[in-house]
Amino acid sequence: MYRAPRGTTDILPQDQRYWRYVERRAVAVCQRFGYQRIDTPLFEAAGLFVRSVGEDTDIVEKETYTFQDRGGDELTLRPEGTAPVCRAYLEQGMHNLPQPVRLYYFCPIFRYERPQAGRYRQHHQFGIEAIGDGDPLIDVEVIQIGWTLLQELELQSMSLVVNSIGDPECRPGYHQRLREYYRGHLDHLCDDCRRRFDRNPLRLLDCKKESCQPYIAEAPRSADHLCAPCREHWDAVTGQLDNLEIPYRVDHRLVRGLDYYSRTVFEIQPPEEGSQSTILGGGRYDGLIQELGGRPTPGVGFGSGMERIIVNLKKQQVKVPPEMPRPVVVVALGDAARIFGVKLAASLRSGGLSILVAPGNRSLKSQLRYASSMDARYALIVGDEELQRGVVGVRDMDRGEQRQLAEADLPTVLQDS
RNA sequence: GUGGGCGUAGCCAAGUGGUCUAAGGCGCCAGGUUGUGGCCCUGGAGAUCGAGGGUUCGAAUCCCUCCGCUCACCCCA
Repeated sequence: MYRAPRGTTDILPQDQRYWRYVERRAVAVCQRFGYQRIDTPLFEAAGLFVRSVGEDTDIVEKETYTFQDRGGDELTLRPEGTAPVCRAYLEQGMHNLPQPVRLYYFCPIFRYERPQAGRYRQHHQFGIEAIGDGDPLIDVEVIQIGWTLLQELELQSMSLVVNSIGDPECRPGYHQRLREYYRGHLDHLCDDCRRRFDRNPLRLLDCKKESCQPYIAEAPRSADHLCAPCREHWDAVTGQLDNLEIPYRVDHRLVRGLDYYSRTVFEIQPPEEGSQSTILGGGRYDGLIQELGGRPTPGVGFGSGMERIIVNLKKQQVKVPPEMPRPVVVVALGDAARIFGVKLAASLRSGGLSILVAPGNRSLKSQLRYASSMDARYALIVGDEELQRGVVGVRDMDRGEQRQLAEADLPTVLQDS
């Protein structure tokens, strides 16, 4: 027996309502902010992600699905959403559009990881990117969209965490400071942290080990060591968040795993502590477009995990409308009635109704059971008797009432239920 | 890559060496008289007990290996 590959899953009919719900609300929010949809290919040249996400990141180092196609090209299944959009921005000459270019997307994302709760090898992200404007107002706009979306999905008790990790001007100095601080404590750190010390000192702040927490608390904070322009940018971002009354917490431990981030980084987390808690995360990436060969072009965006949003919708028991209207089921007794019933179904469908024809060769009882199990609003009963009299039995499945109607009256009666 | 937990029908699940040619529940199908659902009752279909090997007179039950699922670490949405 074949199974879905590890870390992938089928999205079954009973779950579709959640997906459509999130999509609908997300699109609505995007449109109000003037963001337009973009779709990029499922795979890209492998080099795109190496350059953008960073050679030394876990994502690129050990999580990509990279393969050679029959022509010998190295391709990678998209492991994140931002780089492809930036590639499209460059390739399609979007710098000629009014800036910033505001885009959103829904797409599957592929990372070869060990699956666990809220983590998959194929997951789906909703994300937005605003490219071409470095104004802190745009950072705030992006954060506001993320925040608004979760509010409008009716998720409760979300917390927004923000930080600034500086830019190429001030980050090296901060790294330096961080290393100097940690150098004296190396003996007391966990093994992971000793590795981080060399490879990626920012990550030291992200350690979850109890024994490392005291050192993190005392560590120098990036937001306190920004260069003047970054400082000004950061102050404007927090000032605007205050102005918009978006509640946030500054957390100097917030660093993100992709190399391209600069200045503003942020995450939104649900109330319960959990390892896979972040459901939306992003930040500014002012160096990325240039890294990909374009003119220096600022950008900011976020990605959010559909699966993680949906887990929280379920956990919080958010009322999500059903995907399908309740159907009408045609119950036909005998061959002649069946022929009539199939035509009746077709004509009612062209009027926009959802019609099922009950499985044939079953008793009336059985067909009505079927109608019940389909959660039918009405059953339309056709037998020899009805055929002769030119009527259809209309059974209201909720009230258990039944009457005989002419075919011509059906659309109006069935419609206003 | 590392560590913990778990694998009995589509789902939940009893059973921990011998009446298991495997209980029960949900779901599915049929029937409960002649054309009427949801509740109830009866019957039916559906399981190489994750796979392979071993121990034993005898294994779903014990041992080994593998596979899979799951949770956590790492990292991330």
